[in-house]
Amino acid sequence: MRLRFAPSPTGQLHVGNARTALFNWLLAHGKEGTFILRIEDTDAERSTRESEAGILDDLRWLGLDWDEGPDVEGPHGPYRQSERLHLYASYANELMAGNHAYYCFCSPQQLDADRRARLDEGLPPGYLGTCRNLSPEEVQRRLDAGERPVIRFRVPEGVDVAFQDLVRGEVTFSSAVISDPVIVRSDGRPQYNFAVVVDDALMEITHVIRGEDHISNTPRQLLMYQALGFTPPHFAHLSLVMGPDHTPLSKRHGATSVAQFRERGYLPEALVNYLALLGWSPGGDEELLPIGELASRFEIEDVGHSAGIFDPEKLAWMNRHYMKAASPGRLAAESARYFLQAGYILQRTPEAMEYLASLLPMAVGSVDRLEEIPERVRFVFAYDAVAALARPEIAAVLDDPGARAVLAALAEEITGPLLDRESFRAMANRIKDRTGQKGKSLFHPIRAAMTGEGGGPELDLAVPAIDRGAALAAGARVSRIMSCHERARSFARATEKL
RNA sequence: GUCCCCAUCGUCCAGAGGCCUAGGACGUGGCCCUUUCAAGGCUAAAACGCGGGUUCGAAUCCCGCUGGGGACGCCA
Repeated sequence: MRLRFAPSPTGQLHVGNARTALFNWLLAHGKEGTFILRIEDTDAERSTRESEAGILDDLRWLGLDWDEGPDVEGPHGPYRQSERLHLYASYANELMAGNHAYYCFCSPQQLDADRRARLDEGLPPGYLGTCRNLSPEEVQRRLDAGERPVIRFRVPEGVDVAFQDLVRGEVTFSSAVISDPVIVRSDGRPQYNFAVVVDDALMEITHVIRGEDHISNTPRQLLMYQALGFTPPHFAHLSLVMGPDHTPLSKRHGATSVAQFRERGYLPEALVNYLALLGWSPGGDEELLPIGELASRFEIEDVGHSAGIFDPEKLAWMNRHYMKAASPGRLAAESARYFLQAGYILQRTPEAMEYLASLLPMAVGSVDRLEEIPERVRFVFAYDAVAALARPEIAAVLDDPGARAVLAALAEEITGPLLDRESFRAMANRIKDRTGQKGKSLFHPIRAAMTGEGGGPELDLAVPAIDRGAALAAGARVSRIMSCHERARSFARATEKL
């Protein structure tokens, strides 16, 4: 079994395409097949090496590695269409020689006018067949006159083209509705429908899994397989990924490219797991499965027929799950960039990374994305008693009759660093005994003084984290962290001024 | 307009003629836990688009309608 993913490098990898790549990968890996990456860069105007590099990078990040492709090569290379031009030329000649193709001299303007006219008449806007039966003499004359024709494939008349789609069953088209496609452009570059056929045949692809938008290309490709004497592969057409308004997922729905999800702090296994479940079910009740498990359960025939709506909420849920499952060290490495951006750490020193790793477990259960982690532990790095008290919800803490007593006791009780939860709890208990405050009345003022916020992670985790940070030496390259001792005094002072 | 594809809770799936009083997950509501916000646990509401057949029996098969999507490029 040989499968391929064939993106055109004209932009970032879209999640819909990533899903197509994933389904190909899952089938290849579940069946001990070969997964091939081919770059479809015949559109010279829009294709760039930057996009290609980006797409390869995104696929690797997702964990969708390939056995043959432009960077690894293999027995059926090259794997970039722009490097296979001689092959297309040779097969185009073969088609011309067999009268399966012909020169078409119609100008783009003419074609466009024809199309409009047909549409206005309520007719299908396909190619009219103007140049289908030009005499050899006229062809030669126009060639000699310097005209640059395209080559069109001659679609046989009056036949039905049918194929067994692996996900949809039998699909039939009448050749009457298929107009002669361009296979070679006037500048000699091959056109998509032709290049895929040549490549899939030469690369011995056995299963073509692609988007539903290609379903109507399939009959003309099948006809070309026939004319070229190739055995066609099996086809499977995946329904498209839509936005909440049932239109194809696009920028106005928010993030759509793998790079953007990566940027925003989604973990690759979350995106992979989510995408796999969009249009397919591994069976049973579990949905959170590693990619290898997804592969071993994957059957292309089980893929759903209808379009799926991309649900960011469910993705977020999966991402939370995988963030909680990730090791603190990995989390620190993955989210360091956001801490750098926020200015909370100045450099990725081993001490800074270790400190981040110690900080993350308390934050990770309550955010959707890595990007949101710094905000969740902001209180550690950016503490300002005066600014905090300027906020109504913090000032309101003082309304509680016992609050000032708690704050006074707090300032006296913190005499040194509180480096573990036991010392914090012991201190909280001493304040409780001294002031008679408990529960909310006890902890709210403490939280306000220690973090400057009205909510956040549990205090017996947060407080030691603050003092561990405050103890970090300057060489650790973490922005200066005010200790709990300093905070208590600073907050008490700011309170007196109110 | 023509051709093709599709149709189960708001969303993603399960369901391959009786196991369906239609199951799970996300989301939503409620309750519990709790020093807060989350998280977590429990729980509730929530769907077979419509109309005809076939059959003893249809979410499941057939036809039509409606609705949605795709294609109709010297883009891929």
